[in-house]
Amino acid sequence: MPKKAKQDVWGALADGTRREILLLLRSRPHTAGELADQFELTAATVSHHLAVLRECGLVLFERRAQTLIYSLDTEGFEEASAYLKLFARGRRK
Amino acid sequence: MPKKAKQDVWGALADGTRREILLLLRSRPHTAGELADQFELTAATVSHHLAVLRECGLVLFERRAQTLIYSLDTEGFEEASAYLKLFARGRRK
DNA sequence: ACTATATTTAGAAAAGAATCAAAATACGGA
DNA sequence: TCCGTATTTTGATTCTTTTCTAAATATAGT
Repeated sequence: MPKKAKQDVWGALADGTRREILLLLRSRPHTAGELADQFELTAATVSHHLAVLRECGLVLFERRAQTLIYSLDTEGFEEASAYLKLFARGRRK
Repeated sequence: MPKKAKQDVWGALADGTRREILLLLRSRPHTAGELADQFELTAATVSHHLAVLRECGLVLFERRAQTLIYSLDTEGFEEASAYLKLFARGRRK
């Protein structure tokens, strides 16, 4: 099995819940449970969103005992940022 | 009917064909037909993509005889740009 | 009015994504 | 090893998006 590619960065950013998760991670890392608590969604659903964010390099995670700690992976944003810069008014370079 | 809002800027940018259309428009305005010719899609499908881009303020259009001329509307990019800037490394402001 | 060209709209099929409940996995502690 | 907590995976359901063909609209020229 060639490993399903599925959603890219743009697909990941297309969902509002995922964009909110990223905003939350901007202040500090959060556990999966903390993130799930912020939304009116099941933990399973939030976990799915986190998987999408992981797969396209927008978040990193690390296990600490039973909990998984998620944090931003700023590299993943590069592609989208570079694209949008092409359309910025008064852009330099 | 309250007028279907449907796709927002993020949803619009999630599609690769639409992102390519925007890149094409960056060099100069194009007619719908010119744009359709650049893809292996029917004119109807490209027209639909253009409608999505219009609805969220990413492109403008103007009629010239039988043809519709599409061009970039840079304002529509602001929301997405502002969001992504929050995650830029070494961001200023 | 009729025809040709350019484009959009409508309707439907197919693929993709979001969500949930339930089952499965991972870890640490008694 | 068995239990409890944290989280993910699986499978099903539903909603949304992409795409097509066919029909409709707009415009200009004859």
